[in-house]
Amino acid sequence: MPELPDAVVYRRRLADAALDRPIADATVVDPLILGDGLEPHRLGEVLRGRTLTDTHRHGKHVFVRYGEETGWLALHFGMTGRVQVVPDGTMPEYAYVQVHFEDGGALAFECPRKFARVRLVDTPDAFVEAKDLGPDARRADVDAFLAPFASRRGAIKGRLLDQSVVAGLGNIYADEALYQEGIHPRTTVPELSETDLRGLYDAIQRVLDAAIAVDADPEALDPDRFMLPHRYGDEHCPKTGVPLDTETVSGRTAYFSPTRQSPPK
DNA sequence: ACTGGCGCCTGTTTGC
DNA sequence: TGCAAACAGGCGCCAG
Repeated sequence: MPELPDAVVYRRRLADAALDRPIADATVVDPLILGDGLEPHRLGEVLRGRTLTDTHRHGKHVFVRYGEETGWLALHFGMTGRVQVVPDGTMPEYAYVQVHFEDGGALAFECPRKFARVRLVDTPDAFVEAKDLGPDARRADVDAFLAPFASRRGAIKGRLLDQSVVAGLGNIYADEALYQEGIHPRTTVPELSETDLRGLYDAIQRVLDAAIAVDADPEALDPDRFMLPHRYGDEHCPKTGVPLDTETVSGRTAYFSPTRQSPPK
C-alpha cells in the first residue's frame, strides 16, 4: 500500500528525527530485505560512526544520505513496508533492518510481507536513471506528465501504475484519480484526449495533496468527495450512491463507480 | 517497444 | 468452530 503519500510521510519522519545522530551499528534481521546484492555485514560497515545527513524522495522511494560524500540509502516499501524512529527497547516485530544510534534510539525498517527493499546507491538521481523511473508524480509539470503517453496504447490504469511512465502512483491512488476524473480504468490511452489527460493530471495532484494532508491515511479522506474511504467501508459511490464495482485491470483489482466511469466501447 | 499476467511473500479475511 | 483458500499489492520477470 505504501505509495507516494506514504513516502512523503516517511521522508519527513526521517528528516525530523533521524538526522545528525551518530550511528552505532546496523542490524539485518532478514537479508531478503536487502536489494541489489547488498551483503548484510556491509550495511553496518558503511554506517558505523557516521550520521544521516539528508533526505530525498522520488515516487515511492525514500533516500537517506549518510556522511558527506556520495552515498545514500534507498528505501522502498513494497506493500507492507514502513519506517519508524523508535526509542530504545521498543523495536517493533517486523523490523528486519535496524539502524541503531549511539544515543540508544533506532530507525526501524519494517515489512511483514518482505516485499520492501533497502539498497545502497551513489545518488538518488543515478538510481532513478538506472531504474528508469519516470518523473515524480507530484513534482512533474503537466508537459512532463503528458510526454510518455504519446507512445502508449494500453489501459490507463496500467499506465498509471507503470513507474517508468510516472513515479509514485499505486493501486489505490490510481483508482482514486480515475474516479475523480470519471475515467473507467480499462479505457486505453488512445481513447483519451489531451484534455482528458490534462484533467487526469490535475486530479492526480488534488488526490495526492489531499492524501498527504491526512498523513497518507486513505480512510481519513473526506468521505463526501473521495472514493477511498468507501473502498474499505460501505463500498458505495459517495457522489451517486450506487455500489462500487470491481474489475481486474492490468493484473490488479480496480474499484470504480459504474455510473461515473463508463466502460470503453 | 510495449503489454498483460504470474509469482514472490505472509498476515488477515473470507468461506465452507 | 476450525481450517484452508482467497486476498492484499509493488514489482521483477516473462512470453506474446
